[in-house]
Amino acid sequence: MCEHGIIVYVEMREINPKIRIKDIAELAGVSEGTVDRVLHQRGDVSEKSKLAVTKVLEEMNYTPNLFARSLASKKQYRFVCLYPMHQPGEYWENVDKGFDLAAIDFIHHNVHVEKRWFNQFDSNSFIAVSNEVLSSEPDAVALSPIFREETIEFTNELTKRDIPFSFIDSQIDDVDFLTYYGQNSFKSGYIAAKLLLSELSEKAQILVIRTHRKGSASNQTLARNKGFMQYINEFNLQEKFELINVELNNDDENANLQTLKEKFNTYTNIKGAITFNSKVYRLAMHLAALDHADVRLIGYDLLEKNISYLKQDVVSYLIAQRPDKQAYFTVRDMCRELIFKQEIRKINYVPIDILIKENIEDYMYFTE
Amino acid sequence: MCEHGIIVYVEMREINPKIRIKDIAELAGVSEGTVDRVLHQRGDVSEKSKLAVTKVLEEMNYTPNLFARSLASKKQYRFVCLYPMHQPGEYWENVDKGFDLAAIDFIHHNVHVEKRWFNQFDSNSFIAVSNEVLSSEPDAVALSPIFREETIEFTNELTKRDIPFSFIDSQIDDVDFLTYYGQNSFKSGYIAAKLLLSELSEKAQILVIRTHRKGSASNQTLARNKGFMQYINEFNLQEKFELINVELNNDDENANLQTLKEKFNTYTNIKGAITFNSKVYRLAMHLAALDHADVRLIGYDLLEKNISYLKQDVVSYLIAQRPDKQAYFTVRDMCRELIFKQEIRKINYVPIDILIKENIEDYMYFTE
DNA sequence: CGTATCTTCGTGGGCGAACACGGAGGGCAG
DNA sequence: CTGCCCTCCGTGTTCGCCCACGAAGATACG
Repeated sequence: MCEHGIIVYVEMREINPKIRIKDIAELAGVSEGTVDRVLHQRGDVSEKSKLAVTKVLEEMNYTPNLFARSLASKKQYRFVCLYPMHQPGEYWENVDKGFDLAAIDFIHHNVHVEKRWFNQFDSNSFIAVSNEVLSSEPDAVALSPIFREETIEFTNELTKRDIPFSFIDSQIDDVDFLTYYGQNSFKSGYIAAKLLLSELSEKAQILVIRTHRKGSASNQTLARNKGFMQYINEFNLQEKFELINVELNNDDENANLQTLKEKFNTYTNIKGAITFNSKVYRLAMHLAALDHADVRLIGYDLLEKNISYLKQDVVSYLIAQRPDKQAYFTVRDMCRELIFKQEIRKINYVPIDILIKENIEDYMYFTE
Repeated sequence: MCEHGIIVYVEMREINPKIRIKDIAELAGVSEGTVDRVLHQRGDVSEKSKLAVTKVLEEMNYTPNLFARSLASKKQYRFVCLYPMHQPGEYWENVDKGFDLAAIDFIHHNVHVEKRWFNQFDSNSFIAVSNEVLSSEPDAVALSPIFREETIEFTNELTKRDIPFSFIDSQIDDVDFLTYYGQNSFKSGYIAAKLLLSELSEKAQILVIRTHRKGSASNQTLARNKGFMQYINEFNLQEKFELINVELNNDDENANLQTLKEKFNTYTNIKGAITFNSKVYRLAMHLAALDHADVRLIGYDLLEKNISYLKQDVVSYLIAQRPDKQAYFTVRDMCRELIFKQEIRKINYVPIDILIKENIEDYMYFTE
């Protein structure tokens, strides 16, 4: 009977990894409880039993049934997600969606995803919310490090309390985070330059839009800018393309329109324009109003308005970075680390997706 | 006690959808068994009870714990996947990976994924394998319809036996399939034309490579070709670009090299080249050998060799279609349909991904 | 040699759902 | 009134795993 059991399981090994704790116990000549103690390193096991179990575990290539595990376990997990509050249609809304989806997907593993927002233009708001998060004692934290110093202070506190945390969208190198999901901004700036400039065969002027965040400019846009410049330097295009810096602001669109109008009066050979933040739609809007739709436009992120201008051929390229996946995978990896005890990768650069009028539709469709 | 229960669950509704059958039963004033009968439409329930249960189900927004369900269910599922046998490094290897991953992910839902291969150059091989599949009585079949007529015969037989089937990679419209995952080939041909031609500012000759499959040319490549031509016609580029058709074959690389050499002797202004199948590496190889690396090259699919030439800047663009996801999602949707009883979408066009030297790395990295 | 203490380990109940089994109650014929 | 069938529905077992409880064996000490 016992021999028969062994034969069956050895046969099944390649085909079917459905080995149960019960089987392991039987093969090792111990009880299920002992196997469980070994599996969870809960002690109270003799060296001899432990060895026997470990050996069989190895041989049988045991993988636990994670569903049964979560079903039986009464441990609850709270993952807090900390990122900027936002309006509908903004970049962070896609992050929202990713967290929401993860919340549904992992709820039966006893995971509760809690979203917390702060004002990205006010570091005090971040400090306040992060303190609340701290005192609520979460099991893990996902956050977007908008404010460098304040984030470091927060994550140091988390480290002190043994609460793992993950970065999303951009990272801070000096602290010990669990995962990072985000785009390689430098590269994406380089690619933007390539896409925008390689099709301009003659000398031209290029508008480079900058928007000031109150306080500091974001890491993201700075790095993109650097990547952009790298391309120009690498191919010695300083002569061919004259870069015109334009400062826009977040509130006053009339002023922005005026600013752009002046630029077009001053410079008469403007053939391209780029924004390094997600608001290329604003530029598109003004250029359409000023009757300069022939200017090649490139920008970032799949906001609804951006997509609309892409479809209308006002924007030539959008560079996307799957923010929903970033959020989703961040939560998934927390599960893998804390619940499933699986290997995870620390640094995760998401693809730099190149979207044009012709492929945007299937792209959006596929990701629902 | 009962009231207390109600209050708790109503409170939890927004936050926590962890409503159990037991709760539903209690609220509806019936037993768990009755709820179960209603849920599975297994009959033997009075109109009154059924109504009560349905009402509570609705109100509580009940979603079953799919893990607990699979754990308890002893029903086993066999999904057979039918597609071309292949060498390492070929397109179909990525499909393999997707099926393998799905096999692991869904094994604890009692799903067994079985891969079957046929010779894509021999329709008899397909007929033989498909007959074997039929007699093995699978619960669902995923297949790539390489041979149109033979596939229709097969799927008709499947329909007769109430076995659902899904298409992958390309589809056949006239039969009633469960899902289709694949690229919109016409569009991807159109995009290829745009990418290849829009950067060529002067008159040029373009090599259009064709490879004959024994028997018929594939749907895929034909549609891509059509899309390509559509772009040229739409922008009246017939004058600007002279298309040179080149016929290559699958076996004799020396002959192919010779053929290309002759073309370059005959035509002296060749500036671009495209293949509509996945073997652009072959073209890249020959062009490198003939010292024509300046020719802009575009091709399809992320074979290792293709990627290598992309990284070396011999190939300018690769257009990709996530074959692994196609396979994975096909199996996932079978689970959703047959096991989870969830809504699925029939036609699923996968994104037309545009890869260049600069974004290929993060793309590959992200999908492991 | 009996008893107390510690280490090691087996057993049983429960997680949420599926499903088989059989019991309760009503209707109807004998 | 008894016996039988039919409709409706509650109960109990099972899936693989977790974990609390407490039993058995080993060791120490009076």
